[in-house]
Amino acid sequence: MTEPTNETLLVVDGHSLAFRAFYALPVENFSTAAGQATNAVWGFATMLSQVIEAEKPDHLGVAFDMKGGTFRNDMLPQYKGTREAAPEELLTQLPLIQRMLKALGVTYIEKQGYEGDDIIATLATMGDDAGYHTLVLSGDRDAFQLVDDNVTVLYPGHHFKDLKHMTPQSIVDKYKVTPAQYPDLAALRGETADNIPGVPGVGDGYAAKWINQYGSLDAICEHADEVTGKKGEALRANIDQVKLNRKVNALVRDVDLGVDIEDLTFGSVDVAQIDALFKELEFGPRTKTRVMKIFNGGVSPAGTAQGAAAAQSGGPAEDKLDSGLDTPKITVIESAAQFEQWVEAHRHEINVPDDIVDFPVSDYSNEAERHIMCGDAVGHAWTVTAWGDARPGRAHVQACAVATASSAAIIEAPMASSVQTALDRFLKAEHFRTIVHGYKELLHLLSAAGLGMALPMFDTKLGGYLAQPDFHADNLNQAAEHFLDIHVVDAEQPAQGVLDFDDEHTEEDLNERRVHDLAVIRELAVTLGPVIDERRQYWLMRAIELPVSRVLHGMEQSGAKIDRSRLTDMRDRFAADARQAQEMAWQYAGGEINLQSPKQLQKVLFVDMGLKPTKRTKNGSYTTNAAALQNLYIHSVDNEQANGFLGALLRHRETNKLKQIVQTLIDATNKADERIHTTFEQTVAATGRLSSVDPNLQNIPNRNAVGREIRSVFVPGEGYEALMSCDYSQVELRIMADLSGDEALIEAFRSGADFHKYVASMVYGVPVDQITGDQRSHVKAMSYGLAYGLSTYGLAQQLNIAQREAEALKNRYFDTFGKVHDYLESLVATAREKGYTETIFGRRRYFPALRSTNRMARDAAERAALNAPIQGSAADIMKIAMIRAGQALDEAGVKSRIILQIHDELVVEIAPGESEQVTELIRNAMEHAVDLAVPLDVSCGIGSDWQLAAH
DNA sequence: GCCAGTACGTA
DNA sequence: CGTACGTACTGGCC
Repeated sequence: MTEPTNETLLVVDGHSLAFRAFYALPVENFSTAAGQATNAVWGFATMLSQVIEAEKPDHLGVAFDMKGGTFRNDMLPQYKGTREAAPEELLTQLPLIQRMLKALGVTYIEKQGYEGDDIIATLATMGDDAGYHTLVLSGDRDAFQLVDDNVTVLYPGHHFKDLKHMTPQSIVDKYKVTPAQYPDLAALRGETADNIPGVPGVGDGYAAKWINQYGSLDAICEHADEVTGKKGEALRANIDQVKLNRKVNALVRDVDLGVDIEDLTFGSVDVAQIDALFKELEFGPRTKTRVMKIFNGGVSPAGTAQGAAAAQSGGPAEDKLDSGLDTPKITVIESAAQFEQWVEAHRHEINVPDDIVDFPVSDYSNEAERHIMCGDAVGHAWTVTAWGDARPGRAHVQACAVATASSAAIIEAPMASSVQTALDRFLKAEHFRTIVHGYKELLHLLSAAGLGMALPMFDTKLGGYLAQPDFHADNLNQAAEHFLDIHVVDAEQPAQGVLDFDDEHTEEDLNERRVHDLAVIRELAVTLGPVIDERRQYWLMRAIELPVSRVLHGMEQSGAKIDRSRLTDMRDRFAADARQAQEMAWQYAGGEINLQSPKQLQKVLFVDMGLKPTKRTKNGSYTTNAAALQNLYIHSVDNEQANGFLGALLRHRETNKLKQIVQTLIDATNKADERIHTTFEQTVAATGRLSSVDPNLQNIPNRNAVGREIRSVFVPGEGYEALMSCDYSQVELRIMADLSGDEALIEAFRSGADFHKYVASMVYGVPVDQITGDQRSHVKAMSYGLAYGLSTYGLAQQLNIAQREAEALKNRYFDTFGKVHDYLESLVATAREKGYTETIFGRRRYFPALRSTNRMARDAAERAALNAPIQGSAADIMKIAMIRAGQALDEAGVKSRIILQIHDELVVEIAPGESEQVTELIRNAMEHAVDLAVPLDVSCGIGSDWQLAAH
């Protein structure tokens, strides 16, 4: 074994990849005019490109099987019978793939009498011996026997892109045997894909059990008589087959290939050959561009991405995780005493001033409190984090960690109860001296270990969001790349959870990645802390975002109870309606077109039926959206076929959408508790709003009766008697009244009259009791449009009036509420000047596009800049209300709990006998969240489901 | 298998 | 040609 080279060799199972590509892509969409299938070729190029981009290998070789049997067929005639039966359409593409590889400058290898697997085994062994880190891309599990500390098998999952990195540890975790024992296991189990029978009734589990009991397949065979039961009989009956299997699945590692690993370079494409081939295959320019980027010097043996990063940081070259950060030293905690000793030994590194630790949040209207700073303290705090699956309702934790800059205590789950107690005590005492990344996710993970944690001092996820609300990082690595400009060359982290390592790494790898995470969090805090301070935003984090995280954690953990039978009934009903509408539409259309395909609809409507299209989509085609269909429907009364079709289509659109919404809710309902646990995203919406995903419970239908019915499946759970819904009326308009100081608008709110009627009466100069329905709705639309930067065109469109009329309305409106007009103008002007907008509580959003020379982009930025402080202030207010409400419920010691937030509405699950008390608590929390020049109006309703709780 | 486009639900 | 979101589906890719 020579010195490690720090270089990566990628060995590809050509047949496996070609098969995968062929079956992943529909062949009928990938053929040349002459009828040559190209799906496998195109897919091969695409998938190989993906892997190269992700793994950035320095060397590359592709192995293929050769026609004509191998020594295996002589032993086992039916061997790989299934593979030989590959469709003609795939077989004809193999030479094309090889031609492509040659043109791309990639070496491929085949050898008479051997399989691709043997070539792979040989290359991996050569790579291993030469000190390379070798990656084997193969969908064939026989390759698992090659895995060792320097050989990793990339095994495609359901989606090709999420390749499992099979390491010795992950093989053991999955199969309970070592890579070297894997062929024994496979021999016992058999391999359906290769047409190899195993012992009937014996799968991975039994095979592993025997191997671990006897040590090896040979030993099992020797002791076959001792194996009891039906499985033992089966084993004895098939023992020759198993022995044969084992001979066949052993890969040959010393085939004479006549190549050196050093020669397996790539990076120079034969452009003329590629042009010729791609022309022949009718591949487009996009394919060529992408392939050229990857295969033409995109990755060269010298100066790879990680090499450059390591050189820059001066760190150890062989460390792929290295990003120039000093990682803390690892201490794996085994006992409570050890943890406590560790804490005491490192306490001197912690220095957080008392004014931060003891900072009270007494009153959200007290501006004097908002000057709190986190200063240098962020660099002298404990880092607390955890790894695992943080999805609400199904969270589980793999490990927790507490760290200083120099040292990390890692506590693996499950933890002993004494360790748990020690950690709990630590968190209770030190939470205000900690920094975290994603407090809400951390709470889910800690909860899974029976732990809790009061507010930390600083959250780098929230900090990044406050600093740049338009940037969204899916995980810690992305945040690090963005804010720290460090590049971590490693498998990407999943979005869900703080970090969810799957079973693909050794324990050492795992802990190295963990301390790297800890270093990243610390570095993020040190970078973001001063930014937050400079903008005076620490109060926002400390008094709003962090407490909201805690409330949201509770809401997600609780979830919303679902009446499943009502839901499935509804699904069946909508499905039947949609089906009926579809049948009818098909009859009018004269064919079974896909009603969910805009493209097919365009053809039927605008070509076959010759209807006059209205609007275009941004792509230039004619829109088939509901508004357009409605229009066509009205104007097609004299065309019975079109009218009938459009009517049916509109009905199908509506019912099918509802069916889909209901089905999504069914799928999202937790089996265990019959509840839906959504995730509220706190760092996604650029204005400061929350969003809801997986599923989105903030867009459950509410506008018409049929859709609103869906709300009735949200019911109180066991131990609760009702749901309450409380919402703010016209918050955004009230904020505009306050911030603009417009006396007329303020008076409109203070009067307590029907707001829109009152405003209409002022705008039109007629008494309130003479306002017509039209006047009221026009003024209402105008009022709401204000905060969106509505154009007169848009207003006219929405109200179905002439643009002149809309213009007149707007002028009258602004004549009446002059200061509102001035205020809205000032918002844009200030944003242009400062580069950002600000909410009441100092939440910022930057608008570089205000200086764009592109008019469209600039106009859009102006509208967004107009809206951001208004929508954002409303979001701030609701967040404060939620914190106050959560606190009030806690302090009252009631069982009722907040379960949903829909921007201006809270849904509360009410415990028996608490309805009056809780209504008042929530109403008070919402009404007095802030003190504005106008009152905040909250209306509440209670009912036995969400729909009935409406008011 | 992956991505962009279209459509549509909410505040 | 009104802001802010999340999700489902189709069809191009060739």
